[in-house]
Amino acid sequence: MTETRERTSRSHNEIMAAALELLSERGYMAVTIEAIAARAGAGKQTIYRWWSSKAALYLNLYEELIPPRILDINTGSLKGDLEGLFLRLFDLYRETGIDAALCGLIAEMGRDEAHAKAMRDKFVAGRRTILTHILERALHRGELTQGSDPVFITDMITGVIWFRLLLGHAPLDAAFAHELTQQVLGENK
Amino acid sequence: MTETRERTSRSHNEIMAAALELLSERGYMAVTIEAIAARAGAGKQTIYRWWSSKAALYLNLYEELIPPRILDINTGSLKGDLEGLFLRLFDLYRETGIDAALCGLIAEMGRDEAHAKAMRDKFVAGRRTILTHILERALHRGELTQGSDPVFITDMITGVIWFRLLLGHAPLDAAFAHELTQQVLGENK
Amino acid sequence: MTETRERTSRSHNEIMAAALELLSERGYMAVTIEAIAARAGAGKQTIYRWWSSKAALYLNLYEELIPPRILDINTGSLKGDLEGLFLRLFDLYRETGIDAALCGLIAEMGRDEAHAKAMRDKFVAGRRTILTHILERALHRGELTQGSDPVFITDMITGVIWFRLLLGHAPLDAAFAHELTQQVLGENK
Amino acid sequence: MTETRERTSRSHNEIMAAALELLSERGYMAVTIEAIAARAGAGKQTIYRWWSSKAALYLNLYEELIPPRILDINTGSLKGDLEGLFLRLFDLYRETGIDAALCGLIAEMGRDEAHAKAMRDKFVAGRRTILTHILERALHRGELTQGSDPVFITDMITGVIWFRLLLGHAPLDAAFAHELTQQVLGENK
DNA sequence: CTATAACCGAGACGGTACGTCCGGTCTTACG
DNA sequence: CGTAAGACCGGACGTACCGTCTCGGTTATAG
Repeated sequence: MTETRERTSRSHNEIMAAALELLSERGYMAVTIEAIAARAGAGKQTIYRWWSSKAALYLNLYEELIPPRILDINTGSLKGDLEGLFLRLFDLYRETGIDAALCGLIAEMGRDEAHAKAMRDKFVAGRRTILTHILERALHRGELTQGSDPVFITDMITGVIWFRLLLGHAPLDAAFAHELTQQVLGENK
Repeated sequence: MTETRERTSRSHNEIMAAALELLSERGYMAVTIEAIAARAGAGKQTIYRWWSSKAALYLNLYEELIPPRILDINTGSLKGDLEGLFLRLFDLYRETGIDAALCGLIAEMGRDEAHAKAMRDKFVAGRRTILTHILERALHRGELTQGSDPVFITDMITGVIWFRLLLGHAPLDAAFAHELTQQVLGENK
Repeated sequence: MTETRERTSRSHNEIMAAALELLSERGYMAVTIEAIAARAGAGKQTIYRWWSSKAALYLNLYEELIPPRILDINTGSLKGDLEGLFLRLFDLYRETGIDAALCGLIAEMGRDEAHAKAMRDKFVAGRRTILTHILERALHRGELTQGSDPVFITDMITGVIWFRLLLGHAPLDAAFAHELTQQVLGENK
Repeated sequence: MTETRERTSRSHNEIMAAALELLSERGYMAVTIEAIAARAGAGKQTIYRWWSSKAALYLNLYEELIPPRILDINTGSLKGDLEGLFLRLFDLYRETGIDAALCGLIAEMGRDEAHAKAMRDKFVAGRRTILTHILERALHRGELTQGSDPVFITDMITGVIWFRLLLGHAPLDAAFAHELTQQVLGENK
């Protein structure tokens, strides 16, 4: 639904900016389409014209702020790839504050099947993930023991990152990036 | 706030039953306090009297349906403990349908700090988790390599389970219970 | 419904006192049974035991504060009777503040037929009114022209007094008592 | 607050119609904003947007149904003016049923000072009343004795009409219109 | 001098309505 | 002609009271 619009239009940018501001001020659940429109100086209709729901808007915002490309990494070693990826990812979350949207986007999955599909496509679709790529490369290089399942390991890594992201009981910092990397490597030592 | 009420009261039970029914019918986000009250034949005030929010109600429901005790397990081996725990847990989710509430409860954390604290207490509080217990016992028995961090492994296991629960891209079944157990054991083979 | 209760009971008095206080603080419409009970330190049930509604309670309060007897007057002349009655009545309204209840009691008539009947009995029942009595005595003495209708005149007098009471656009004072008396006398000069 | 709305809007008319219907069905006190909205097929907000309260809505309805102009009368004689005015007024009350709102509007005065002012403006404002006009014309023509106070007589006439309207103990009919006219004339015979 | 009832305060309960907020749609007027 | 502004219907919010209904805890006789 976003293909034909002018990505560079003034109102589009202001809506996205307002959405991001309000996200950090109030949290996903408390953000309102009306509030975004008011903050952006836009009509509600303009928002509904481009996004079917708050969920769609924030998923779009996520894609703009953290596009897959931005996380491409290839240092030549599994350790370097993983630790580099984690650090870059944690930095992006911290810088953009978009992580606050994630739990909301997840919660919406139970309400809106189209959104659920979009989320699954975004976060797990097949083995196209950056992370799975890294692990497959490592498998080919022999850095992972034969028989390791890159998809399963991807799930575990993403799972534990989300777990901290969602519960917020421990920080996503360099120490964690290191510990997590060691854990993955340790399995195949 | 619930200490003085009669837990055995008719309305309490009917409210919980209605909440569970509506959860499976509509999903957390679409459930309404008003609908719970109507279904339970209760006044809204009666709900607000005992629970401060929909989130509090469903966290309470979670505790009633899946109390920590129900998951106590001690088979003598790490493999037996883990696989048994996973199977029991997945069964409980399937039987009760309470898993549908989880993503909603997580989403609410961004809106309500008191709720966020309750969630953290419930799901990560220190090392008192059943899972951490199991891993610590295994560590003492020498089933885990010295230096393993039971808390970190607990996070990883819980993370990947939640990841599947929330995204719903793969089932929580016996095969997964087995694969997950193997992964934990494999690290320390 | 009040026949068997102890009129002198502590709670009865405190309820009446609370009702009167709240009347002057908030006005009839804004007074609630709950507030009266709370102010009186009484249970709601105790109020409902004795009075069927807020309207019944305040009509009862009116009767206690302004019983017909208190207005008995007989000076021997129409002018004396009327002016004396008006002054006494206006004083009672001012002292007790019960006039604030009157418009509410009237408004309730449209909702509750039993109350409407009670009000009609109280304020117009036949020709038993003090005012009608005074006028009939004057008629017998020849102070009113033959053919005057004491009941009609009673309606007019009561009407204009209520009109000021309800609209509050002009005071119920000695000047008005005098002017009103003159008007009645003037008709029959 | 109503200056800028489109008076001709569909919802405005349907709200007024619903309010009038419900008034005659239930009486002022028992009418609910919610019921008006439902009956009119309008959102509650639409009602609150244009009227600050039930009282404001019904006062507005009163003005629409019984605008001062509709009662303009000038027959050349006091007797003709008064009797004509009374008959026309009583007919309007009967036809529209708006009289049922009056006691409610009065009761609300004790709760809402802004409404009280609006009521006073509407019903007593100075000497601009139709009735006062009629009486002043009669005074100029010499149909009322010099020294009569048109404002005071206006109060008395309005008072006795309201008294019957509110208490409902006697009808507002042609006989009453005649009797009342005679009473006013009789004073100055 | 108990015991046994009437009465009371307190307040939970099923409800109805409040006045507000927001969702998503539709209309108007400006630039 | 697209857009901001915002009215509109509808549904849920969380609150206030309604009138009914248990609860214990006094009194206040009656046995």
